[in-house]
Amino acid sequence: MKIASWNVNSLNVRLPHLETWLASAKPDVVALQETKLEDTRFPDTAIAAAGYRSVFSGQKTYNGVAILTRMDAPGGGVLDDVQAGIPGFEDAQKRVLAATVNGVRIVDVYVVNGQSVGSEKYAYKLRWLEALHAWLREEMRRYPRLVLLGDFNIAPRDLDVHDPAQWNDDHILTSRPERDALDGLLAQGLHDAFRALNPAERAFSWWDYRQFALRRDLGLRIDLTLVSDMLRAECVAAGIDKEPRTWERPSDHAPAWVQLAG
DNA sequence: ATGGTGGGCTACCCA
Repeated sequence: MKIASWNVNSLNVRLPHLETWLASAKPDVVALQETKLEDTRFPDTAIAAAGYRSVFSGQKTYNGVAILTRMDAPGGGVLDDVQAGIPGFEDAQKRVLAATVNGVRIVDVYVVNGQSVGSEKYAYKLRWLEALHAWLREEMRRYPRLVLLGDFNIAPRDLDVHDPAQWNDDHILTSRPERDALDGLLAQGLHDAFRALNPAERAFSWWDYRQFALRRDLGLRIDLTLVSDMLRAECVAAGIDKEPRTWERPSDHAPAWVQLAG
């Protein structure tokens, strides 16, 4: 079972890239972020033509998440117990979507960016991460086979940033409170699949559109796939497909994936 | 220290 995550930065613009990538990578499950589409405008017909079912929770202009499953995957890619948002956490921003696929609980998240340390958006990010943490504790009890994946807007360690001096304790995406929140999730029994399988590999999933960041490889690894204890033993490979980031008019993120045995 | 690019859409935006 191959499970992937991709922040597409507008599915309207990136649909051709998504179709091309689905045809070559053939993931069983894909979690999308920043679809930036109201549900009435979601391209489920085009995605079905590509062989994928879809569930989605979106809004105009900002945010938006979706889960796609391959129809000819084991179990037919049927999506059960679909849940949008964090239960009990009032939030107009569409950042969370969960569904069960072939016995695996998939939790797709578009974590708050936070703008800058100390800003109102930063405070919202930390509050949001607390709510996610509390909900995940329940969700993991209900679904021991669980994958939490998406754009975390947090780079876990120095190995995950191009310049640790710049991306330090006081910088957004790497600040101590953000990394503490991520470590709190990991402490519940989740594992960063990419890092577990590639302990020393410096690889990024996001490069800024500005300053020729891709060409200079000035990136961060902020798109993560966290797997529960039970699934950790089934992870056989994990990687980041840099190629779509090199295509014309790309998303600023590349797809990240993990392969589970069986 | 600033501003660079891109998406969405015309904004005191968000990343």
